[in-house]
Amino acid sequence: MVKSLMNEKRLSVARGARREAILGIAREVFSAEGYAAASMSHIASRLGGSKGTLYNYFKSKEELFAAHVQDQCECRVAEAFAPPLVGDDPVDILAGLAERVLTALLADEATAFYSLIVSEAQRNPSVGQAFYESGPSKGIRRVADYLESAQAKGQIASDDCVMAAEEFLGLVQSGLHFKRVLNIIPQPSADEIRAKARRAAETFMRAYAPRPS
Amino acid sequence: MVKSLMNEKRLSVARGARREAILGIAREVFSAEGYAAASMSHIASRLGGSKGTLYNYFKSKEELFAAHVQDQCECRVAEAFAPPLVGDDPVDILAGLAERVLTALLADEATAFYSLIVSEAQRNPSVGQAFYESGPSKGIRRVADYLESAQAKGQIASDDCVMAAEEFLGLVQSGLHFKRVLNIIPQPSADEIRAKARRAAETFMRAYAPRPS
Amino acid sequence: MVKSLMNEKRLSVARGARREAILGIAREVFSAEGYAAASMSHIASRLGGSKGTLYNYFKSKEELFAAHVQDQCECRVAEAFAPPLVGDDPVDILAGLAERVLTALLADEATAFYSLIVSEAQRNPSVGQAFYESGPSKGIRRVADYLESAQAKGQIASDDCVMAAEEFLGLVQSGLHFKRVLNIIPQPSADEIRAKARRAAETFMRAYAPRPS
Amino acid sequence: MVKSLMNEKRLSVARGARREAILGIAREVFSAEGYAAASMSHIASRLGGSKGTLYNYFKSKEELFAAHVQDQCECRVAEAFAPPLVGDDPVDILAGLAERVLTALLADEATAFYSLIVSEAQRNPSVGQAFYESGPSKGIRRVADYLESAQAKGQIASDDCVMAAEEFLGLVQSGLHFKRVLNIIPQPSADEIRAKARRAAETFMRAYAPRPS
DNA sequence: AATGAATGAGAGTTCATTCAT
DNA sequence: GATGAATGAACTCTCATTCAT
Repeated sequence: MVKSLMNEKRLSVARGARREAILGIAREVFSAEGYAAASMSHIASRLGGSKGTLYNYFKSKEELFAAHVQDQCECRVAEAFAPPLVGDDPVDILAGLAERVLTALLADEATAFYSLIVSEAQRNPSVGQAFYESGPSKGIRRVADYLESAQAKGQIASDDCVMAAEEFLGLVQSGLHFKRVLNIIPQPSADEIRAKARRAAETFMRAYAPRPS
Repeated sequence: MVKSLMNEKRLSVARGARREAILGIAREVFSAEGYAAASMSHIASRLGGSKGTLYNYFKSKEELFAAHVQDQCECRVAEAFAPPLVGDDPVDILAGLAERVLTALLADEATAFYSLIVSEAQRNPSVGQAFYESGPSKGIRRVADYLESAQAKGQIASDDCVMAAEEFLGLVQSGLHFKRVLNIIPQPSADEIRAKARRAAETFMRAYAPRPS
Repeated sequence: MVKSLMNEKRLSVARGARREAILGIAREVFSAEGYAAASMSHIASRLGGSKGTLYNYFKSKEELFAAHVQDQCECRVAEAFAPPLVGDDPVDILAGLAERVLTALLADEATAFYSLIVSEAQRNPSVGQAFYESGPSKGIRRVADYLESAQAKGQIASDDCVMAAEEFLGLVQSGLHFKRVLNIIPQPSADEIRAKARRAAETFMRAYAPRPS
Repeated sequence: MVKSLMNEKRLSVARGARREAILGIAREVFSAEGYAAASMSHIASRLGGSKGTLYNYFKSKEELFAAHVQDQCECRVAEAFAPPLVGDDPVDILAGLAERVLTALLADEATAFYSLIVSEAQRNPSVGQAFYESGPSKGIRRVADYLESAQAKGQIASDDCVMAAEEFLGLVQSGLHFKRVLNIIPQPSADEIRAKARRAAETFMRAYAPRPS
């Protein structure tokens, strides 16, 4: 009895590890080649296993892709908005946040993943939905929450903090995300990102600082 | 001689028309299914012709796709930024421009086309380049030109009009383009677009209006 | 009446010239690519005309090929054995003949044509037959005739002059034709050919010179 | 471990057998139709399998053809020259060898294979090279070796044994190989072959027997 | 659970041939 | 007679998926 339990556990652990390995390969392959051009054979051979094994873990290419999307949403997207917003000057706080967002958003893997999502979202809206909710949506909420607290402190003046948050993020990525995703510019350096982040924060605060009456 | 010229012309006209027809089908099919999933057989049958005929006009799928991209870039993207910027109040002018940009940007066909471009740009940077230069790049230039003229009139204050133009467009599409492309929201109504455009123009002008010293 | 006849004649002449032109292109294309790989489109475009025109002259690819084979048999193969056999010493005469045979046999166009024939003869024996009778068969007959005359003069001793002629030609091409046709050696120089021809004649005469009893 | 080894072995045996089967079909189809006209679909259907299976064993038509050529070179061509040369009278020895060469050379499968090689060698010299070295080249070497040993025994007189060997083989096939390959004559009977072989040996020895000085 | 051979539908592409102009 | 657009069958090759071992 005990032994069988341990066996199960061991197997299950091994199974989990194998699954992770497959998802790791899937990430590389889907990112590099896109959904349609990626082949199960290719993934299997990169895995060092057989196609049969692959199909033991994911019963179709579609399912593997879905698992990949979920996996990436969970482990990658969320982190951009995680760090605490500390400090007092709204410009500093927003600039810091913008920097983290840009760093995550403009990384090679992020652009590749984003392209994948955009492409598949046309045929399957739930893909876009899942992605949006796993990260961007939370990010906007978080910025909006901060703006509300800043408004409470009289540091900003905004009628609609959610829209203001979206505007802020629009400023932050302006001119960069677009060009990255079209493969026109390479991943920017940390300095470039920092400069852009600060500029966006300053522009935003000029627009949203309370006016002297 | 005359007859042969007329023949040539007639044939050439017919050929041109057929070519247009093919590009029309190609637009639908590529938009609906993406590059990889679209099949030449499918396009040919929708055309009501044979695959051989298709290949008489475009010698490969790749070439058909390239022609489609160029066609769309020429006839669709450019128009968004074409209309003249008339009026005196910068907010009005910018809001009018934003409205046209958003209308063009958020249309169903535009989103589908954009997704296609983004997806293919990962494997073939020239696709993204061609798209960028056919429209967005000109649009940014146009906004920047206007901002410079406004600055000359003392209506705005900006150190770098190109960056300001990018920020403006970032504000304009903030929260909308992203969600459209992820297939989360439907095409917005004209009223929603107008409201968003005005808000972006106002926010921008709050940030860039000259400060009383 | 007269005019119509002249028209006919003129047309017919023009038609003949066009036909020759087509056969000229066909020769190049079939030689370079083989029957199956040669395409009617390719021939038509090299001709500077349309496929429709091509089909006005030859009603199928097969027929064009047949015409090409016949054309080549008539104009190329026969000449090798044409020149008169003059002189007195059989070695000189045979060496001279061997030289002409080898020159014709080992030329680039001859090897290409031979390969074509061999390949098609498997599916269509009449091709091989036509080729054989247009040239090689006459060549053997001619050598045999000479050998008979030489025998009458007591210069050689042979029970069967046709077989002896075949043996002679076997000696002549030994080691060369085979390697040429397998694309192992390039077209030999005139000197190499002359040496080989003489050696074959000498070997042959050592075998067939009348024995002193 | 043992089981897995056995499995591997079994699978590998089955795989090897299937491969042989495919090569068997390939031989028939390529021989009957030539390289270009043979279709993978046809081969697959004759095999009783699917095209996919075929492509699991040979990753392209070209590769299947190359394997076929190598296979035939190994199993067919080499044997003609293998048997030992025993006896004392050079005429007997050479006649015996000639008989075996002719038997191998004039068989139906050999002619078909030779035509295939000749045809493909025009576009791909390595095909001709591989064929030549797998058989004919060794055959010439073998005859030359014998001639050298005979010369050492004073049985023949030749300045250049390799050329003499080529001449011998030229005599042997004279009039036969050519006509066979052009599909003019059927496979000769064993008696015809024996007679031809003896005649060639006799002619050769008349030319190369040492002369009484 | 793992394997990898087998499958068959379907992809892109080519080509000999036809026919209206 | 010349043209070249149209055709559709056939080609090579790929791939997601299944299944016996």
